[in-house]
Amino acid sequence: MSEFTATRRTRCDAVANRERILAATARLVARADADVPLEEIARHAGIGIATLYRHFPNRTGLLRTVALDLLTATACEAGAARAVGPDAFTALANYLHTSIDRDLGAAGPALAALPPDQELDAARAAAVEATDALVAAAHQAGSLRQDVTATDVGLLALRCARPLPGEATDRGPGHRHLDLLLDGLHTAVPCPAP
Amino acid sequence: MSEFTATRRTRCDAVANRERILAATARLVARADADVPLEEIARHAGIGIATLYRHFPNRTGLLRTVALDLLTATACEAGAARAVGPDAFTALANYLHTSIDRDLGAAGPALAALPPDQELDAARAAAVEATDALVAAAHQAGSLRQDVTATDVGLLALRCARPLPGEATDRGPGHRHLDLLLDGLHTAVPCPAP
Amino acid sequence: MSEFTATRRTRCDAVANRERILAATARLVARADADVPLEEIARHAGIGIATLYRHFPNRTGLLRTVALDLLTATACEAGAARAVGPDAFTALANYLHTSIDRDLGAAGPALAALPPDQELDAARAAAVEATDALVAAAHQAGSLRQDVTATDVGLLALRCARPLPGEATDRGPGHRHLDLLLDGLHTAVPCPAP
Amino acid sequence: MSEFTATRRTRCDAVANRERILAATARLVARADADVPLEEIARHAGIGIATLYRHFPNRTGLLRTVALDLLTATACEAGAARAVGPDAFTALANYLHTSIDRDLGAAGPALAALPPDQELDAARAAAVEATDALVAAAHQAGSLRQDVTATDVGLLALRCARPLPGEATDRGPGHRHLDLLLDGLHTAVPCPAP
DNA sequence: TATGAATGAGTGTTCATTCAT
DNA sequence: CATGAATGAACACTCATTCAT
Repeated sequence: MSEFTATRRTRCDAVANRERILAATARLVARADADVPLEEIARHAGIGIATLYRHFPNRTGLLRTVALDLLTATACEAGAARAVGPDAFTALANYLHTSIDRDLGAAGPALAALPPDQELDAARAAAVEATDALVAAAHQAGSLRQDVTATDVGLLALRCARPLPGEATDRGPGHRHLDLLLDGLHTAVPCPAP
Repeated sequence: MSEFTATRRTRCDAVANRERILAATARLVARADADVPLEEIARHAGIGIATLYRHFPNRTGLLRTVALDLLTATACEAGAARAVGPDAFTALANYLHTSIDRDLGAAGPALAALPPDQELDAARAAAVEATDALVAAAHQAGSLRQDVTATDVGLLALRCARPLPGEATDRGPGHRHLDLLLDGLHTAVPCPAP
Repeated sequence: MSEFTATRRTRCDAVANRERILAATARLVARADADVPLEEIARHAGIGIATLYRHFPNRTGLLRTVALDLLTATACEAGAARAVGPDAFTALANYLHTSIDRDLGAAGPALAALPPDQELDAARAAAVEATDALVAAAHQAGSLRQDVTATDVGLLALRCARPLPGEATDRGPGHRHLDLLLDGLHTAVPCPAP
Repeated sequence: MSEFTATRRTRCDAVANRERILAATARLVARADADVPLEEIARHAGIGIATLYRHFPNRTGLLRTVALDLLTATACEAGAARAVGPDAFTALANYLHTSIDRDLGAAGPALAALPPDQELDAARAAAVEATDALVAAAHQAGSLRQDVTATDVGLLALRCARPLPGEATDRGPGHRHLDLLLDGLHTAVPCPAP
């Protein structure tokens, strides 16, 4: 059995380390410490600083990968929400709540400064497109205020997702705030014309 | 007498310098560059770094003063809004829009890390209290959803006030987002019967 | 007297420090340690590393200044040699010996990697031009082999100026080697045609 | 028997790897990049870094071996030149030109820092001795200036062999400079009487 | 009092070297 | 025997803070 462990060791550990680095980065960067020292990330991942550098060329490269992962996951979840949700508005709401749990919004400040990049732009576009589709569906169903654009929705959700200053706990009132917001954006049963 | 003049002159300059430092700090910190070098602040204020240190003991002390000023101004404006606004909800709305224009929200990330402090807490409490009063009035007037607390309102406004990541322009869609939000929080005028 | 010293202190020290940094850099870089740590330069100059950075923006900036100083001094000395030397060949020889004492050649390897730059190019051109003039004069006087170009002379002198590997002492056999070389380049009293 | 074959096979590969490492090192170090990363050397040799370390204990050990090889080859060539050359001076000249083509000189800066060592000293001595013999022969033949020592000759040749700063091309004016130099050291044929 | 200069501690990044497969 | 991964120590550069004028 020790052989098994041993055999898998290095190669597997490398992959595991990569994941640990990405997870630690997402976690720390989401704490709004946009400028976490890389050594702290390494420490949280339980590895040495040079190991971090073996996996990622530099700070930008690391953050870029985190951003790509988050964006991809987000786009994916948007599609899933659309497929599941009983109705268009619920699907949109569920997706937005999910995206709060992803720390994409939280990491935003740190990731927004990344130098533009074709792959990154594509991922961003895909995420935006997925959101757009959800919003469009809700618009068509008449359950979302017509004067609210997909951009508004995205940014408002982002505002809810970002941790408030001083908010150390992982789960703040973001979900509640998003609910309050969605209540306002939801079209009440339309007033019958007089 | 020339001594007097000189002395006063100096005093005046010192006060002016202090104001210039505070203004420069608020301006630069609000650019979401939470970590502006103090030397850059001094340069923007048109003074030397040592002069800055003559006025403020260290970076924290400077930021603390900025925070105090902003909080005080905010509380003040809350009172003014209450006195002016035609009705409770409008007063609340006006005040929140004003607080977006103050850069308190923008500066939040930089100021949130300040170590807690009696005076600072008091100022925060005063600002909160002023907001509470506005919210309570709106609640009493029945024009604000009853399930929304003053804390919710404050935080939601803060979310709208914070500059979005990558938002270089000083005035983003914050006001629009606040309006959307307030629309939702406003108690709907009941549907007139057909 | 202490007042005198005190009064001059800071400002003067800054200038003195700058000179000390340049001197230390020239000295260390000439030891063929093209990649001396800046901290070692600072230590040799008797200052802290940050002080070095106050005077020069980065390693390149520092080396560039050293290069400019050396090139300028060199060009200057070429002119002086021309004015003094009893005859053209002696002037050339004297100048080349002087340029060995300047550590320009020694520092060459470190300075050659500097990114091109108008001012630097100009200084280089001036130094080259001064050498060219000395060579041309020697050619005209018929005391320098006609098939030897100014470029040859410059590079040969450079070869003599560079410290030999392992040569720790400041004064190696450079001057002797230059003499041997010049002996060969010197036109003997022309053989009368048979 | 298959075992035998395998063993030999492996041995052969190991030897080949060793040669490849040495060749890559000589090549890269001669580019005057005295501080090539060992991983780059390994990459150029087409092997992993750990394999390099299996063959050589550390950077110094590797460079030392390269130096030994070069010195040995040099000594060897000196002997050959002596046997071939039509006359003593020509033999010396040919040998020196050959030694420029060896990259010993080029690699000099990197190899000079090697800690002294009995074997290395011996190799150096052997190379020097071979040169001495050539010089002595030329002296005896009266074709080399008597006041020029073997040491002078060796160092002068070294100066010609070293790549000039900024000289990217492999073959600079080294040979030409050596020729100019030798011209000067060659005992002039006495002027025929008119 | 206002200033520029000096400083040390901290961060991003690289590289020689060792370990486990 | 060969490999990729891990590591710590080094270096370039920045910044908050103090000193001396």
